[in-house]
Amino acid sequence: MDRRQQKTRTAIFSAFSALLAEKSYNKITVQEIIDSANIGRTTFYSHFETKDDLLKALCEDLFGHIISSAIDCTHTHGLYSEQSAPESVFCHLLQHLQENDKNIIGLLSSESSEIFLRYFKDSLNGLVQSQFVNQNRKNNTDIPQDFLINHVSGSFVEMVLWWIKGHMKQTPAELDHYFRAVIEPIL
Amino acid sequence: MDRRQQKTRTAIFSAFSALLAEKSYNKITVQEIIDSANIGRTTFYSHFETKDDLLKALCEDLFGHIISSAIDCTHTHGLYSEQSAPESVFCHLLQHLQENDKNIIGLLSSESSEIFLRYFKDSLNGLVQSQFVNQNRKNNTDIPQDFLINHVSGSFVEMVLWWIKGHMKQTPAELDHYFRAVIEPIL
DNA sequence: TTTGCTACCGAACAATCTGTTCTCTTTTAT
DNA sequence: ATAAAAGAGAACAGATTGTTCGGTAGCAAA
Repeated sequence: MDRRQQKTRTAIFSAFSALLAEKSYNKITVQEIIDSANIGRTTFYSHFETKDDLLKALCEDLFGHIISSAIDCTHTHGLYSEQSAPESVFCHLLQHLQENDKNIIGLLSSESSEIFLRYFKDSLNGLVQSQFVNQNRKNNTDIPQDFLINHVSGSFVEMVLWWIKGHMKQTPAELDHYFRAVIEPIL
Repeated sequence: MDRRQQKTRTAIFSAFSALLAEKSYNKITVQEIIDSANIGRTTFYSHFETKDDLLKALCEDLFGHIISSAIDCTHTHGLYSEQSAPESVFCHLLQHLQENDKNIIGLLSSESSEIFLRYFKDSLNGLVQSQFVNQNRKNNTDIPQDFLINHVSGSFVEMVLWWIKGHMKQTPAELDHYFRAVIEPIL
């Protein structure tokens, strides 16, 4: 691909991320992104049809990496099915977040964090679901699997939000411990 | 208070709700709300400073009722502390939602549902926290209470989202059963 | 190196939305 | 009945959006 395209795309993503860190998504204008990225107006619209389109592309870029990295992780270790595994997908995810690749923490702690968390949860849901199949569950046979999957990914995402809003004072390992404490009893 | 004010305020809320049911919050313009509510431009701006302001007022109106009704409920029954209580605050909340007062279901299943869910969770957090004090917990003394509170209200809200997205096929009592199954083991 | 293709720039545009100000009319409460 | 309050409606400047156009510059392949 043309280097110019990559350069422009990166500039747009960076500018957009930086703007999201300081103000709400709704209040960011395309004009601001253009100015901040230092590109021409037409250039922006040749890359993205709309601001929503840009958001979607950014999310796919962000969570694509994280989730695919987590999927690799599930190949070696299971979800939490292999009980008391020292490493888990969730711990892996938390560490990945902590590394703050592409300033994902900045986005998740921004005013518009819900948007990203929703994307995150949707991605996570697929991951959890794929791991849930053929799993030897405990005695919760009267609880729909569908519900449990949603509960696990939902709880995880809410925990991440809580973590970030509290300025990430806990280590990934500590969080993983907390999460096990509330999730393992029901799996 | 002047009847005209009430009438106008209601008209705005209704129009806004109806618009939210069909399109995303971001894409709704003040002009549309004005046209839909069939009021004058100045009238809108004499009631609300901005669209965000309107949203906030709507949420306070919505969740104010629900939460205060739930607080009454906690006076007679506890949260889940009194184990195997036939009625619980959560069940009460679910029933209240199901009644679809003020079309709250329409809003929670709209494209912008996250916004409302976030408001809902924040309200709920206070409620759960007030109930958590002086509660005899089980063996989770190494898990921060802060985390547990967030886990409970977060899980509840995620469950509601799951419920609504699945077209509310379960009864409040069933959902309450599911929720107990994933929450009671850790309290 | 040359050539053709592609991306980018910048100006200008019509259309829309916003928030405010003004005057005038209608309704309410007392 | 009257004064106060609320609404209607027009008009406004300013900003944002998405598009079009002609011109410039960089890239890659021959």
